[in-house]
Amino acid sequence: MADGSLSARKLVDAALPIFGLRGLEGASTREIAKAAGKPMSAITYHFGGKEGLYLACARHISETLGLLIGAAADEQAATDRAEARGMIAQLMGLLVNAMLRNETAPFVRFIVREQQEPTAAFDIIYAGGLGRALLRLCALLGVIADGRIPDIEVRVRVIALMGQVMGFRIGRAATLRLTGWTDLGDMERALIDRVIQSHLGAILDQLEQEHQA
Amino acid sequence: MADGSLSARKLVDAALPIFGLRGLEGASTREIAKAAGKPMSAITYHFGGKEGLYLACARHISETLGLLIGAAADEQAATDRAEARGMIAQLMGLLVNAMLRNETAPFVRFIVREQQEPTAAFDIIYAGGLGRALLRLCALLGVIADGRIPDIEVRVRVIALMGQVMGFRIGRAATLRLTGWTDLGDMERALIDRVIQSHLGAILDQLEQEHQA
DNA sequence: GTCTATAGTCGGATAGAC
DNA sequence: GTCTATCCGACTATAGAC
Repeated sequence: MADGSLSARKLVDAALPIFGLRGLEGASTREIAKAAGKPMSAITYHFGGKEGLYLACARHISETLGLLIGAAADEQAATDRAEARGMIAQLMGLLVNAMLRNETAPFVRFIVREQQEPTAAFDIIYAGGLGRALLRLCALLGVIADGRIPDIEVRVRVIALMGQVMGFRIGRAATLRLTGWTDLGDMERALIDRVIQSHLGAILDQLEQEHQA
Repeated sequence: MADGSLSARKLVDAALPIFGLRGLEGASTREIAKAAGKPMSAITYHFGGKEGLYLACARHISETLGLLIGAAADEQAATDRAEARGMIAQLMGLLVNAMLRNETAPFVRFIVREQQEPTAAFDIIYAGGLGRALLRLCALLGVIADGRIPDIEVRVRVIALMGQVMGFRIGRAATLRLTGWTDLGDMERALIDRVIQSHLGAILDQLEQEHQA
């Protein structure tokens, strides 16, 4: 955020979920200010305007995501396929638990919305944790594929793997309707994690078998 | 839509992508009317107001989706696993080609946005093609699992499979950045389809092997 | 049926008190 | 630094001409 004051902090916390739901244009500074318990003019003072607050939210997401997955993403490169497998499984489990909790729903919504019409905010988020996590997955999957499939296909496979996770958050309403659940709680997330890990295992098995053939 | 007139049709066509990007509240009737080449009051006349137009868009999506995947979703139940596999592969291929074309991007955006804060529009869309396609996939996967895994897990697996496809549309900006592509054209979609089918094959193989064990 | 004109509300930004 | 008061533009809806 523009400065470290408590007011600025409160405004970002209040603005993020509202921007996530309504977007930059759809969100109103009045609503945000009211949710933060601050006067509207505080937005102008701290961030120069609505757009400045929006970018501050993107920086906040970027930093939080960086902390969350940064540690796992910055580990040493895998030296063999077994090690790579373990690291991918760990990273995917981390993503399931990070992305599917209710607390991070505003983050995901903000990011998803940004992707439809990317602005400078997307660069900020991608440069933070998001891009690093994707590249890390690509590197690990590359070790398992071991040159057997082209690099571009490795990247496409990584996006498909990520999509499996994000589908539960993005398609939340359809998920609840199809499963009969009322929320994505610990129990539900545990089942999702098992399924994702199972799918991951199947996909990696196939990749390795092709490798040996 | 409220009536079949050309004006009403033009308004729905113009409104759908705008609603998809900005949402019901964020979209302005002025912008929609201008895009349709109609005066703003035409919205009131044909649909009673902005909300009526929004619901008309949902009905249009529901009908179009119903036509697109209805035929494949309404086929006879599979009698054995091999037949079920073929049907799942066909349905997934259909979804990739239907959901990842640029022409259907506004539909997907509208649906994704609806899921964040579902309104009556989501019921309309789900009752159309979306819910039927999901249930069809569940039924087919159920034939392959053959009671080996609980029904709820079958449903979770179906959502994960769908997520793989939708990830490319929802995470479009990240997809383009990671792959270096500039658009999701025929070539790109073909690679995505290959990857999705490969993943699908790996997952189904595993399910069948577990079945035999 | 289709349009123009207008009423009433709410938006973001800002000036200035404290 | 934080707030109140206010400006002006954009919004939805509607009345009424044709």
